[in-house]
Amino acid sequence: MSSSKIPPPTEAELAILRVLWSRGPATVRAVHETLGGDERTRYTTTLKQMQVMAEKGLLERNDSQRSHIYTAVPKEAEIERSLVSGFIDRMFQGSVQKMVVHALNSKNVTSEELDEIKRLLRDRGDAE
Amino acid sequence: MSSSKIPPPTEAELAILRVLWSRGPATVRAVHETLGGDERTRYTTTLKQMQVMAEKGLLERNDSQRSHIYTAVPKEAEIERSLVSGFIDRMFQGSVQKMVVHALNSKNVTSEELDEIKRLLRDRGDAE
DNA sequence: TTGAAAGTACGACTGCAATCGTATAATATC
DNA sequence: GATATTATACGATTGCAGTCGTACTTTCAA
Repeated sequence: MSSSKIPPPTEAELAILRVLWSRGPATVRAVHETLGGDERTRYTTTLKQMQVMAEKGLLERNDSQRSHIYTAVPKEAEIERSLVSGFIDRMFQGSVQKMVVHALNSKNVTSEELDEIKRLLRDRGDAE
Repeated sequence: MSSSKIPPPTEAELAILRVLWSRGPATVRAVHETLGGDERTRYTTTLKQMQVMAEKGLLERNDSQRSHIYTAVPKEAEIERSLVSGFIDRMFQGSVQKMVVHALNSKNVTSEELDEIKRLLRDRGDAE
C-alpha cells in the first residue's frame, strides 16, 4: 500500500527489471553486460534507460558509491500480474477464460504441460 | 498458405478490425461511427488508419463505389492467436503454463469460470 | 449550373520509446 | 602529477503510432 502508482514498464525496461530481479541490486555495467554487452545497445543506452526508470520510480538508486547501485522497486510478480491483467483486458475484455482458451490454441502444448496445468487448477480450485 | 506475412495490427488497428469482424465489410464512415463517432477521433483519422491498413494488407478495399468498402483480411482467430502467442513469448519465454497460472492470479476468477476452464481442458486433453 | 454535402488523398505534427554521441567528473595506475 | 580508464549527465536523433487539417473530387439537389 505504499506504491505511488508506478507506470507499467516498457519492453526495454522490462528486460532491465528482469536482470535486477534475478541478479539482485547491480550497477549499470553489470546490467548492461548481462543484457548481451554491446551486441544490442551501447552502454550509455542502458545507463540512460536506468536513469529514466529511477525517475519513474521503477528503480531505486544508491549513489554512495562511485558506481551507482540500482535496485528494482516493484516485485516481479506484481509487474507480471499487471501486464497480464492489462493484456487480458485489452484483448479479451477481461475474460480470463477466453485468454486461457486462446493460450492453449496459440501454442503447441504437450500433454505433460496440460497435465501440469490441470493439476495447478485443481490445487487452486478450493483455495478460496 | 497465401498470406504474405501481414504485420501484427497496432492497438488502433485492432479496434478497426474488431468492427469489421463483427459488422462485416463496411465503409470508413460506418466504422468510424461504430467507434464512437467523433468523440474519440476525427473521421479523417479513421480514414487514414484504414488506408494504411490496406497498404499493409490488413484490409482489402473495393473502390468500385464512391464510398470504398473495406474488408478485414485476417481472421479474428488468426490475429488473436498470433498476439497471444507473441505475448506469451515475450512475457514467459513461450511457456503457456506460466501464462495460465499468471492469468488466474492476475484477475478474480469465479468458480464458475474455473469450472468452465477445467471442462475446456478436459475436452482438449485427448485431442492430439 | 452552382453550391452544399460527403467522400478520398496526403502532408504534417505530436508524443513516446529507444538509441547514441559527446561532455564532464572521479578514480586508478605508471 | 600526468594520463588512461571508467563512471555519470544530458542533449539530440530516429522511428513509429496516432492524430488532424486542408486540398481536391464526386455527387446530388435546388
